[in-house]
Formats: sequence, structure tokens, C-alpha cells
Amino acid sequence: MKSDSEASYLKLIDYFEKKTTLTEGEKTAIKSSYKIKKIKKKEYLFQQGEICKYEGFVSQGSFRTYYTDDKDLEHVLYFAFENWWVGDIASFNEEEASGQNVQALQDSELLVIDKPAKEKLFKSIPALEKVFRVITQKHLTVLQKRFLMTVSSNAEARFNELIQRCPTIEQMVPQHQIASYLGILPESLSRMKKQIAKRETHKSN
Amino acid sequence: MKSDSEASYLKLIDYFEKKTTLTEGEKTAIKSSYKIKKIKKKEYLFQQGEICKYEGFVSQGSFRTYYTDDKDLEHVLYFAFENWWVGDIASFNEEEASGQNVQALQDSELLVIDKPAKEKLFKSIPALEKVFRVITQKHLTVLQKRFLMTVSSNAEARFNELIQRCPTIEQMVPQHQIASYLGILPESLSRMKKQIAKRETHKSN
DNA sequence: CGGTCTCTTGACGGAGTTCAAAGCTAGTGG
DNA sequence: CCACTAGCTTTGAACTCCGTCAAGAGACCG
Repeated sequence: MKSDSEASYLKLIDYFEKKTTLTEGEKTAIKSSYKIKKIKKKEYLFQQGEICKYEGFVSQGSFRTYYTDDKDLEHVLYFAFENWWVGDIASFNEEEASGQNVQALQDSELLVIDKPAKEKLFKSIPALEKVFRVITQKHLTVLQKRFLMTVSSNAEARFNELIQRCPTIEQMVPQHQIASYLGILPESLSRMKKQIAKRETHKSN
Repeated sequence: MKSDSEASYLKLIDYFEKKTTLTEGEKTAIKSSYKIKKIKKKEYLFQQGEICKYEGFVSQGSFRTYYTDDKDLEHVLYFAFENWWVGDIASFNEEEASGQNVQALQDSELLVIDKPAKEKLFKSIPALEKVFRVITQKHLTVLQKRFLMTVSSNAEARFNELIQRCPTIEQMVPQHQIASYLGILPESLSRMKKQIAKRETHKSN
């Protein structure tokens, strides 16, 4: 147990050390600021209507962030695997109700921090302020690309892009959630894959 | 001329002072870091394929940020009016080619800063590091809402949301650019507005 | 083994696109 | 100040992609 959590903290420290340099004292401060939180499959870090109290670093497992619209349709915003972040920045910072759900796709483990602890950590390690600015910028860039992809290409092009960028996604995530990520219904994805397969066999014959 | 530029700098200082407190020395440092750049209607701060060398604060006029896809269709990502920022964060920071165009909708004026000057300014005013982290977070939040709106509702709902959030947009921006922002073609927006108008007259009769 | 969740398949419908043409508006130059 | 042009908006008809509804087949879990 002790050694497991030690490995999780090492992942986080490694992550930060790729972006900045840390003293031993700073590493200790980071370790004592982030708490381990285990979340079982299908359970939530937080749900729509709640405040996102924790920002989490995925040390084991995987998550999806989604939004349920007024017609009860789910729309997947992100998948998060190991070494990625989960949370709702707006809700976390403004302490207002979130419009998103963060759900574990399998039994998973997060390193979480709440807002007071994060502010305290920023004060003691000012370099982290920049690290998180860069993380947020990266996040914004990814979302911008996603948005442009969504408005400028059809579902099949978006599917191909996803498979290329994340070839193992189909082994990790059920198909109806991939459909949701692509912005189409499960029926449409099923039909689309059939079409692609048909074209493939025609080519190779 | 002198008093015009003085007013522009005051807009920027006022903007920063809403987010943090500044000493007189810091205000002077800000003023000497940002340069005035005038851009005529239909001209560009930068275009697709170029590096975004400047981050700009709109002191007068308005801009649109758009992306041209492989079918030569334009997709408007943002409009920017006074007291908003323009630029491509990824291109600016990583000094890589941008996938976006920032074009003036009318004769306009920006306060611009390049990367070395911004880094120098951050060193002399560390509080700005946080200000820009918060700006980026806000930006991300806005884009997330936009994305969810785009995938979960139809063009008419998106149009109504835009008009409500920005009632004067139709006076400021040509209709085909509004269509592009909504993710539809000008023909579709024209038809949609006709439909809406027809329903309105039926109601009031 | 039964129930629930997931994936597939079919027929139909609708929102938005495509292509083409005509009317309108605003900026430009004589 | 008018005339001309280029760009913007409107309209129509056919089409496409994806959604909707419904039903059945397969997979997973207690």
C-alpha cells in the first residue's frame, strides 16, 4: 500500500520535473499537498450541479468528462488517461456549480488538491504558477483544434483523426462513448464503421 | 495623437487594475512594453502559416479570428471587440506556424507585445503571471461552453444565444461571418432568419 | 440463467449543404 | 454625383449526412 502510493506521487513529481526544476523541499511540499483518492468504475469525482472541489492528476486508470444536455443526451468532452488532469477549471476556481461530470471508466486513482491547498502551494512554489499557466494554454490549444475539427469536417474524418492520435482508444473505451466524443449517436458510428470496413475489403480484393 | 495613445494605454492599465494592483513603476513598465499597432480594415495581425509574433489588446475597433479549411471554407473562431485579446497562444508561445488568421473588421488599433518583452514583463511584475493564467482559464471556459453548445444544440439555438449574449453583433459584423461563427453557411442563416421572422408575425397576429 | 447494457440493422425524417441564379448594397473611380 | 463593379444576401430545388424510432442480437454480470 505504502509503496503503491509512493509510485503514484513519483508520477506526479516526474510530470512536474519535465516542466520545471524542483528542490527536495518543494517535492515534499507537493507530496503533502496532493491526497490520494480512489474512484471505482462508474463512480464520479463530481457531477453536474456540484462544485468541482478537487483538481486531479490521474495516477492510475482512466476517466471521461461529459455533459448531459436538456434532452438527456451525454456529450463526452474529454477522456483522461494516466498522467492527465481532470477537473472543471471554472467550477474549481470560481467555486460555482459545474456543468460537467467526471466519471471513472475503470477502478482508478487520482492525486487531488483543493483550492486552498493549491493556492498555498503556488505561494510556496511560485514556479508552479507558470507550470499551470502552460498546462492551461496547452489544454486550450487542444480544445481549439477539437472545435475546428468538429465544425470543419464530418464524423468519419473526426473518427480517423481520433484513431490516429489515440490508436488504443477502442480497446479502452466503449463504442457509444467514442460516438459521443465524436459528436454523433452510437447508431451512426456503428453504420460508419460498417461502411469503412466494406470499402476496405473492396480495396484489398 | 499623443493623447489618443495615452487613452489607449489607460484602457490596458484599467483592464489590468481590475485583476490586480499595480504600482506607478509597474504601470510605466507596462506602457513601455506594449507598442501601438494600427491595422486597417481587412488587414491582418497575422495569417495562417505565419508565426503569431504579437499578442494584442484591442484598444480600438474589432477583429475576427478564423481558420480556412482544406475546402477553402472559413470558420470564425472568435470575434474580438474593445478590451479583448487577440492572438494565437500556441503559435505565440511555441513560435510555430499558426493555423489561424486575425483580421481587422474595421480600421483598428492594438496594443501589442512580443514574446521576449512579455517574458521580461512577467519577470518584473510576477503578479501578471497569475493575471494571464486567469485570462487563459476564462478563455478556456468560454471555448468549452461554445463547444458544448455547438455539439448539443441546433443552429437556431446557437443564433439565439449569440444575439442574447451580444445584441449588437448584427450591426457590427456582416451576416456571412455570423453564419461562419455559428458553424453554418450564409444561405442557411438567411433561410433561418426568414423562418424566425415568419413565426414572429404569426404569433403577433 | 435472467436482466441489463451494448452493438447492429432497417426505414424514415429533418437540419443543413450544394449548386445555381438573381437581387441588393456599398465602395470606387471617372 | 452617378455608374460600375464586387461582394453580400436571398431564394429555389435536389441532395447528404446524420438523427430518430424501433426491434433484434450479442455480451457481460450477478
